[in-house]
Amino acid sequence: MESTRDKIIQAAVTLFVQQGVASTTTREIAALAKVAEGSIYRYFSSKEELAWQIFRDYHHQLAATLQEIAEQPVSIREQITNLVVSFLQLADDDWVLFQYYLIAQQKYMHKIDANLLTPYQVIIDIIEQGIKQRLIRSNDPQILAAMAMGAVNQVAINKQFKRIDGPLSVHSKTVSNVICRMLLSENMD
Amino acid sequence: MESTRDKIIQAAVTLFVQQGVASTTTREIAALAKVAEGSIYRYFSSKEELAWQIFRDYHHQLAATLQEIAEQPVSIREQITNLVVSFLQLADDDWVLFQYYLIAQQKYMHKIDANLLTPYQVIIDIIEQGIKQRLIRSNDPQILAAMAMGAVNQVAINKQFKRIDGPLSVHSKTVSNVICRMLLSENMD
Amino acid sequence: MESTRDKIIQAAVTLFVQQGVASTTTREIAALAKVAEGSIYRYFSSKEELAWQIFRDYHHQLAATLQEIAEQPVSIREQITNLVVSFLQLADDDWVLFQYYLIAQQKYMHKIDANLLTPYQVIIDIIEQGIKQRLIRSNDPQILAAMAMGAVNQVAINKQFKRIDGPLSVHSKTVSNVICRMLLSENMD
Amino acid sequence: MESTRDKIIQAAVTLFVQQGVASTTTREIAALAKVAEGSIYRYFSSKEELAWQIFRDYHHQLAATLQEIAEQPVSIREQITNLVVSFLQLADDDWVLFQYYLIAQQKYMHKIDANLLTPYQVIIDIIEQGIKQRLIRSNDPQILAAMAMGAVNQVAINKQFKRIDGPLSVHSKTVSNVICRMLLSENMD
DNA sequence: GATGAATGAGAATTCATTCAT
DNA sequence: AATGAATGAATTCTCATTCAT
Repeated sequence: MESTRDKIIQAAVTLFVQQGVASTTTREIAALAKVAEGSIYRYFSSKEELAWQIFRDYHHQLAATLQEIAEQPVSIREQITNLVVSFLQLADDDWVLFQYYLIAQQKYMHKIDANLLTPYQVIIDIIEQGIKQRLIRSNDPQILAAMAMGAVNQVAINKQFKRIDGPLSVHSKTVSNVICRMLLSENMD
Repeated sequence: MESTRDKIIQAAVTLFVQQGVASTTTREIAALAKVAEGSIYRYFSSKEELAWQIFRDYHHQLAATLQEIAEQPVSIREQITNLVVSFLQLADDDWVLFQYYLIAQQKYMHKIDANLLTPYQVIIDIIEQGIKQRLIRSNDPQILAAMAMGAVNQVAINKQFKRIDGPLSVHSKTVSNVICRMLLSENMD
Repeated sequence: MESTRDKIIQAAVTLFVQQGVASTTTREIAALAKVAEGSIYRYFSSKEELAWQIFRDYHHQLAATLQEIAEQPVSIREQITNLVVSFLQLADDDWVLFQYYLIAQQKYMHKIDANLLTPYQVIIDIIEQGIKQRLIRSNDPQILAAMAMGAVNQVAINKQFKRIDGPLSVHSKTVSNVICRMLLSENMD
Repeated sequence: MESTRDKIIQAAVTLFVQQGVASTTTREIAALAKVAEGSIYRYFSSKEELAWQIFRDYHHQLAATLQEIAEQPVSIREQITNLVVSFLQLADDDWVLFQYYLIAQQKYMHKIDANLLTPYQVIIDIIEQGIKQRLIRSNDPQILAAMAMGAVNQVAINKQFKRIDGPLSVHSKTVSNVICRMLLSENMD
């Protein structure tokens, strides 16, 4: 049996993805979660706090998972491949939550402590390493990281737009190959 | 002297980008535009309609511009380069409006008549042409298009996130090179 | 060619009857009258004043007509008959304006100078005369007048309700007979 | 202790009678009812719906009461007398609500299901019965019903106009006598 | 005289939040 | 812990009125 808190989070994230945070009412959340409106306030001090906590918690989980993968002592190509595979797998694992993460980034990313790990920072690190080791062409790492991250993100976004369907992980191979081609100097595909 | 309608649009877009449509009040729009709140309703039947019309009009303008560029009878590499250059230039030309376009897509793209031209369709067409002519590796065109589009978009998004500053067009060369490397079979860079 | 003022009155009264004064907008009046919204204010200081003037003018016209009829030196039965006939004829003559009069009475009647003539006063006078001359049974003249007036008014109201159709004056004979029976001691029908 | 819903209805009716529905604000209703403005919307979806429900509920109550009286197996004269007495009594019982009913009829009567019972239908039925039994002179029943109903209504309206004061039921005898004289062939008074 | 864009006060309605039960 | 009625500030939108042209 799901806890009241979990029912609220589940309902909230579903509605936030469909309508945005601002347009989702606490009444709707309570109705979908099948709890009383007042119960939301036993677990979260405000709707805004609820939206933020869901983002923050998922962000930390995501960042930790990706960091762990990035730390494996493997070739840069394998690092990139592993990251792409994991990222798409995480999207598939909780598609609603992942969508919320994509949408909520713009609003909440700046509240994430800059000293903490972010998926973006993981990528930057790899790229800077790669450039130092001359495995990645010498380009602005910010631009390369943006493009790599954007290329993967947009695959997920296009699933939102229903231009792609089914699980994202079936495209892992294609996506990681393209990312490698984008970044790595030598093409071995 | 700017028309009342234009002042409203200008103010609205600015605030929509900063706060989102739902969290922007008509009072704020009117204040920034220096018009009466009621004047908004002489030109737009609702705040929602205002948000939609701004999106729709810019979308059509964008799609038309990109289509025109895509129709030039040049090599695929030049086509891609021209599109990237123009896209980043359009972002620089009206950065606020462009940001709004990025944000509002998720909400409004599905209201755009699917038979009409979209930037995304322009890219799909080029990629499908490229695959047929064996200039682009045979991969799912939907995935390639998503990745190419996402890679460029994210450069703009990272400017929003202040991870990049200055005009985007200074990065045209880098970005178009990376996109070509993503898509084209033979690398001539 | 109708004057602007008349076009406004005509449009206003039509809408007032359909929707009530409060729910009719100056924009609607202007649109129906095919004049500019601002033009209303050249002739009337406010919407409220417009509504009041239409009522007041028609009231005076009505009162004067009925008073004239009541002054004819004829039998009381003829007086009553003549009043009923004229009243229903006036309703037919300008049905829209007459409906407005029925509706607006509750709101504006108290603003009519009590010293001036009202249709109601005309009836009271006749009834009091009739009682003095023992032609009308000795009952509270206020009650009798109310009932007589209400009986005639309601015929008009039931036309509004579409329970009766066609011109009201075709029912003059029936109505005046019933009124006479209500009021007069001796029945000669 | 009165329920919130009842306080709202009570306040609303009072103000609707004084000012009309359109000119009464939700703020005024809330203030008079001593509840928050928002509470109105827990019980009624809009001000309009509130106005309509009050009318509809009282209408059904009125119709049911009068129907019950009309069904008593007594002489037509007694039927009429009983109806008049009850009607005036109902007006006295809740004078504010009754006034609202008189005023709101024009707006809402057409929304009442025509198949359901109305006070007017009760009267029509009696008159048609009376004509068949030759107790009522053969005249258009619609006209007779209108006149009878109007004669009684107007007594109430004249109380509104302050031309009559005190409870209406003190005039029951006079009014029912006059109504009988209007309708019945043989006069036995 | 006529126009209609602009105004801004005020209306209806919504909704996050509180709190007595 | 859970409920849901009540709150009232804030929001969107309306509309009578003004005024420059």
